[in-house]
Amino acid sequence: MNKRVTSHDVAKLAGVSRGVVSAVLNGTPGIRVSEEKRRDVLKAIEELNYSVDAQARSMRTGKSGCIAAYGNLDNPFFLQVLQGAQRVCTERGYHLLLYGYNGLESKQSLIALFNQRRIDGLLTKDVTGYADDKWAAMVKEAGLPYMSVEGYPEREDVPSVLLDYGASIRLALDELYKLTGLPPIYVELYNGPEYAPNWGDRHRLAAYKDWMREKLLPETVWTCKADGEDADWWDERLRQLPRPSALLANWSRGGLLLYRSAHRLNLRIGKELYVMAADNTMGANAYMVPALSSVEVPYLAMGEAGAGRLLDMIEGKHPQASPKLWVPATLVQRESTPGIPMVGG
Amino acid sequence: MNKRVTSHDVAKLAGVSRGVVSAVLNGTPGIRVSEEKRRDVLKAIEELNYSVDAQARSMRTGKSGCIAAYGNLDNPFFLQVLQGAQRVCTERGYHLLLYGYNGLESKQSLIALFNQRRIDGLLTKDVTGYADDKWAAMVKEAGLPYMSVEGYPEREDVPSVLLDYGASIRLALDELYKLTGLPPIYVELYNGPEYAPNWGDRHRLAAYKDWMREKLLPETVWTCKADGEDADWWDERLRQLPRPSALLANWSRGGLLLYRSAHRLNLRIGKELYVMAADNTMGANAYMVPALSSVEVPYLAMGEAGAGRLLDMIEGKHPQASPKLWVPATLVQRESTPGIPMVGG
DNA sequence: CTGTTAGCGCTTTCAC
DNA sequence: GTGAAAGCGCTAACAG
Repeated sequence: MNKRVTSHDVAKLAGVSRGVVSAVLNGTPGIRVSEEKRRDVLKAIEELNYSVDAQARSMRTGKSGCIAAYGNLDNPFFLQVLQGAQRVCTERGYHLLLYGYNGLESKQSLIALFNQRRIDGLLTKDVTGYADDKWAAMVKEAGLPYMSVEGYPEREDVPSVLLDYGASIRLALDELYKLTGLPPIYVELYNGPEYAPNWGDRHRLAAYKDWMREKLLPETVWTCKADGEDADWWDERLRQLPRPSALLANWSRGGLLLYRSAHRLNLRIGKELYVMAADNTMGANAYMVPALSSVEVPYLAMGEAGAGRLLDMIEGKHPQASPKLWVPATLVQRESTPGIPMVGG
Repeated sequence: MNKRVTSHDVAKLAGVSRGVVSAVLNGTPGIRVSEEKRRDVLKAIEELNYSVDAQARSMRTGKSGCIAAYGNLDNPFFLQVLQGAQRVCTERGYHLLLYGYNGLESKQSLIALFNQRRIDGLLTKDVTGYADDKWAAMVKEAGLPYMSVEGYPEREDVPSVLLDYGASIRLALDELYKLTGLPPIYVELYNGPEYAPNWGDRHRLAAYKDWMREKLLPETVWTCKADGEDADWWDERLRQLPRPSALLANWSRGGLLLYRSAHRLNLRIGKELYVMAADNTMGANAYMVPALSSVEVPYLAMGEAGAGRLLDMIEGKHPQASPKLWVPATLVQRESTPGIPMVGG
């Protein structure tokens, strides 16, 4: 049985007391240790191949050095949020615990994690516009440092990082109009049996209407269920469209349905029909033929920003003026809209 | 300042000693506690809203209750592995720490994590056929329980869960041939400037050749660089093809290049050209128009299996006969191959 | 400025 | 069967 190497062993070998070892390791402020001893300590650590016991340290300090990320593991974009969060954690010496929808009351158990001192804070990736007042209250009561990505747009007291949907639609329309000179048709998909747009989609639609009014262009909105493709409905609409026409879909899935209809009608996207999507939820825009232009949510940046702010909260750093952080979408021009030759790659 | 509720407080309130509290919480074997006291303890825990301190427990037991998952956070399929691993961890009371390629020697630091007692084991998602003897040696020396997903196919001493590539190709060919009656052409993409197929692709190609020989069909293999699309090359080949023809691409990207060429030539996939892919690396097969049939790697199942085995190792459970676990691919029939009406959804 | 020491909260062994 | 007590390895407060 090999006993673990402890700071005690290091101290003995280096001929100092354990406090000094700790001080060297943590750079404890307000405790000076001579250059010579510091070297001795470092040498002893090297020699014994010593590692601090993270559990023991955490127990002593009451900080786990971990945050939890929670989100829908079926959603590929969650991975980008994770990537951003992970990067920030590594930079700042934290560790990222991963949790996902697993059934039941798993969100509850995240608060338990905090009570168990397993995490110092929590980052959740929520669906756009998500808000759960009961949950927010529980978090607050537990005193759990918390940050949401894409949730709680309307609760000024809950910290979150959000996409500016209005701005993203304006960005898309500006570009589409500049490229085609055509009045864009807005294709609005929705989930579920009833038309019940979420927060993001309400803002998108409003932005479309405002923009069109501003430009004195005629609004055209097609509203359609996302699931259960009604091929005839789409084909009929596309058939009646002047050629060329420009369309902006609130979701990339709308782009897909347009592609399918165009495929049936033998209409050529990017030539007779210009299409742009206001998101890239499927993650497939680049792989569609022709590739689908879109404004995309910068999930990675949101993950970074979210984790960064969360760690600031945990460390009690300079509290932000507002707990809300708004980030802009990114326009990605592909083949489904008339191309302007790129300059310089 | 609110002091933390400890097992001491619980013991006091329940009128028992701390050992009993611990025994109730952990169901310690070989320590019986009367039903009455057990209830008292549970009541006290409830009343005081007590949670065990995970750090303190870990420190005492020397087990962190965490495993680390490491992989390429740019790869959407890693998320499926994570999902599988996460599910198993939750089931078995473990926690999953996430790490990713972050630059530098980050893999080294995973071993440090173990030395710091932050993790009890490690699961890595490697690229197909990956093997790094130096790393394997370091892991072994550290005594770190380790499991790779898709790595070390040829090292019998390194535990990993692997896809049977040969079987996946045979599955695809069987289906394609059954549907079309045509001798499938094999389209083999490769990365990098030189043709240097990896372990998986060598097995795939060999399986194709064997299968064709077995069926006494003429082999046709198109070999092509994955990056830098040579449109003329593709168009020329497709032009000369009899209609209809059947093609199997080793990567879904090959499917994409076929689609693009077909698009240029106005050839209809699923009618004049039947295409199947032997993977779904881009994650876009279902979104292509028409949707691309493929055999897919069951990453979620691999994550589950990998994590499960890893936890078994950690807990010293029934050591497996072989550290290798082979899983079969899944055939997903879509529109790019002639459809057989599905029965019962 | 350096070294000693008292716990952090838990589990488990050991007497009773 | 129950209760006391000995640490796990670390850090921070406090003497020297």
